[in-house]
Amino acid sequence: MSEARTRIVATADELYNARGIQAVGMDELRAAAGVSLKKLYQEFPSKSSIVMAVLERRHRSWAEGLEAAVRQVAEPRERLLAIFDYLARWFGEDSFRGCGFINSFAELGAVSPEVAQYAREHKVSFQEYVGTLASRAGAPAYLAPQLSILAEGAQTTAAIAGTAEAAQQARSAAEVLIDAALGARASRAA
Amino acid sequence: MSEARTRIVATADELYNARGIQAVGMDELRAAAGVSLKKLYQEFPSKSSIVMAVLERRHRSWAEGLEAAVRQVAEPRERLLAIFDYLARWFGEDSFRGCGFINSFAELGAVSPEVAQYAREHKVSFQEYVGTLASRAGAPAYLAPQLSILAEGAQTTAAIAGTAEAAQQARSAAEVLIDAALGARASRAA
DNA sequence: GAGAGGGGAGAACGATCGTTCTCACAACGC
DNA sequence: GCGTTGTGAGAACGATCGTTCTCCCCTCTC
Repeated sequence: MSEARTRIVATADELYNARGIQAVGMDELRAAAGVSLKKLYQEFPSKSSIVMAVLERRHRSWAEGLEAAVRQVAEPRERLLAIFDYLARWFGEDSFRGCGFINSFAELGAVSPEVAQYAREHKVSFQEYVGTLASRAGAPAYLAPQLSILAEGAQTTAAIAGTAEAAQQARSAAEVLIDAALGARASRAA
Repeated sequence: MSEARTRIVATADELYNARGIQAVGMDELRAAAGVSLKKLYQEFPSKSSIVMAVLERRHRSWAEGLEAAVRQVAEPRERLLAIFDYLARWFGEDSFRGCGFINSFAELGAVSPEVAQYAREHKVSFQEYVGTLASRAGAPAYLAPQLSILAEGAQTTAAIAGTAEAAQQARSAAEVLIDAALGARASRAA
């Protein structure tokens, strides 16, 4: 990938996140990325292809950051909770304006099947990741969707409220759900 | 409120929900509502005033539907769970495309302070309502934000996944959280 | 019946958007 | 040195949007 290409996608990511996809025109992106309009259309055939590239970048960045945060702790139960510590750090960033996939789905999902599909795939991949962490912790299958829903809710709550406290609230709820699920498994085994 | 005015807002609500606010132009709204463009601008000074009227309508409709669902059961604990039964019915509707406030916030929140503010107020009012239900059930204060986050997460998960199952998953998580919170209160009192 | 007023249909306007085209200039091979 | 190629700057194009204006007809009043 050319250096111009990565700079375009990184700049588009920032601008789209800060102000919304439809609110940022190609000329503004061109100026912010420091590239000519010709170069822009030489790297990408259309705006929607830039949007898809931004979504892929967001997915990679989210997955890498999450997995790095999870790997920092060893205990399977703590690994599930590390998801919410990761959220807390994210919510605290100045640039945080909600989950980029929820936002792009809300903005374009009804009009762009590609965007809707990619948002769906991203969320499925997150749920599957939570599922593997949960099963390694010995939890029953129903725990993963519960924790995923908590994480989703924390993201939208933090975005709209403009505060980061939803991460801690979701984390303490997750503790209760995890211990209940592990306890149910343990008492059933006994 | 004139009959034309209510029809305009109701039509705008449907169209904005189905395809997004920015994707629906004034002329399409005019045609769907069966009014003249002159009438439209005689009832509302601008598109953004229609958007605000739609948000108010959504807020009323949501609050009335939720309170009606809650009143159908008597037990305080069951009333908290009735929130998620209400969500389940909502998610099952063909027209469901996610929470209109989350969507409008994602689409316009960064560019329209009014929309951002109204979305915030709507979510605060929901959390307060959950708070009164929770306190009547004798639950500690931390339960309400936890249940609110679950409800938010169920809405976005159901919207993006396109299925209604998130409501049941959130409901069973809510049961665990409620019983844990009530049990903590009870055991502390004992 | 004549005139006035109001509302409907839709043209028009100015702005903005995504995309393409023009043109001038700089770097390179021969 | 000269033509070729490719790039940057930005004008231009066509579409669409929110909003306003024009024109015409219908309906009242006297």
